[in-house]
Amino acid sequence: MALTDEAIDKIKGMIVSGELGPGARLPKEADLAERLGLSRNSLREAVRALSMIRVLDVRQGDGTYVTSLEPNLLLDALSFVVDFHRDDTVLQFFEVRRVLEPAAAALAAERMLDDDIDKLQLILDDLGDDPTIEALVANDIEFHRQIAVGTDNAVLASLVEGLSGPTMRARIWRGLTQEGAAARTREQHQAIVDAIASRQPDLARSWATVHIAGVEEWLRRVL
Amino acid sequence: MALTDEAIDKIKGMIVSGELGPGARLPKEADLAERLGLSRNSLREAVRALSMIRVLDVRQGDGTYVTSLEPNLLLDALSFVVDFHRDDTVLQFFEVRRVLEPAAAALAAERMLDDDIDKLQLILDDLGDDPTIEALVANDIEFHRQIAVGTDNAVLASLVEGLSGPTMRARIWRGLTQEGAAARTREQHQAIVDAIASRQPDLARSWATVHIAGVEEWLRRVL
DNA sequence: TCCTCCTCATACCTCCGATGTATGGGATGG
DNA sequence: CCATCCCATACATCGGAGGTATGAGGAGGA
Repeated sequence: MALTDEAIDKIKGMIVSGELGPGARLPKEADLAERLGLSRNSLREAVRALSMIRVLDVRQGDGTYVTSLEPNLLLDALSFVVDFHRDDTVLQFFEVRRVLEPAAAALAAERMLDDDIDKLQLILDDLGDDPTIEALVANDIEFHRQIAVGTDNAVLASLVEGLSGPTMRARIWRGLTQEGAAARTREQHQAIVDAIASRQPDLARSWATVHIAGVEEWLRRVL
Repeated sequence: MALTDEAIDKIKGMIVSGELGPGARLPKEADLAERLGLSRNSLREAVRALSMIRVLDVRQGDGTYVTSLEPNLLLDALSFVVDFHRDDTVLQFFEVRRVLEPAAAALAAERMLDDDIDKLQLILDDLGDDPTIEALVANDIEFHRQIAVGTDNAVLASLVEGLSGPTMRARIWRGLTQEGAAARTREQHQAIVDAIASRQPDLARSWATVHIAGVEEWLRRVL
């Protein structure tokens, strides 16, 4: 195993063992490199890799710190990974969304705070009668994110959010708009909100399933 | 943004745009560094970060290549991330598993090949009457992996596999064994196989739910 | 002719030392 | 007491040097 990989494991070990808790500051590059028995360059590669997945936070002129290690931080590296996938695997991602999003909607119907439900409604209302594609995409992301957050499960929220890259969303909404299906999709969003607001998990789950399956079906036809 | 981060984006762009397809070989360090306008050291940090998440595969003495970019490769970096989490967020991961695993079991009941179902049964049979903790853990991992693979959805399989780190599994089985609950857990495994073998998705889903929820409940009590 | 082994060019691995640059805090002056 | 300036600190980036593993091609033998 390469020296750098060993260094990654050692730093990981220091964190997992509790020696370095969330927010803790690492020794400066030179000291840590000496302690781990390698050069600064090699250490930097290890630190860079860990900062890529949001485990470390390096601040020039200040130091290197362990992040809060909250699930949302660690999992949103996922969206970076998703970007690499092309048409052939997109349907697989969608199949997973069809599992997760209904579950999230159902949980939201049980747990979401009333204030947050109001916010959810406001998100839909914010969209005018003839929004641009960009507005639709941004609104769509915000809508699904708000539901995911409402499940009170950061892991689930991050997965739902990370599993569909912005690029793919843009393509989908463009296609839906061209087909004149955007209005129906927005109606489904409203139905999901209504189900959550009336605290009907089963109904929320079903509407979410219908919603995702509809988009998935369109996507399957297009590809 | 740091130079290295720019380099990461540029390499990512070369891959996403199709300039570098799966299996393609990158120019050698020196050439690529010059082309991207940075030093070899900085480029190496970028390459290291991308190889961490299995996008690039560096082979000393040979060269650096783009991986197959298959979902399982890219997502099994997930288990690395999961390892960082401690007790307080483990339950969140489990809640997601309770969503994904039943769905996987149901899909497996529909799609899994007969031969693979036989293999699944063999996995359970391989375990003797008084297995060690290590054997139980290895068997457990293999069992759930086999089901996930049977869904014919690599993304789902990777998520299911990555979402529960080996460390956590070991703790769980140790605890279950101490409570004498290991036998019941193994019976649940058998029930899931039976449901899949008899092609009953609903039954498979229910047994999987019962299985995960049972472990989750035990975990909730312990923590 | 075919196979095996050896040699070598190649490409990544690791390190060093130096300079550039952003940050945070303490000293300074109002 | 506060705003500003200065500087020690720590990361960012660079270029070069020597080390090591790999793969391919040539030499030699069966």
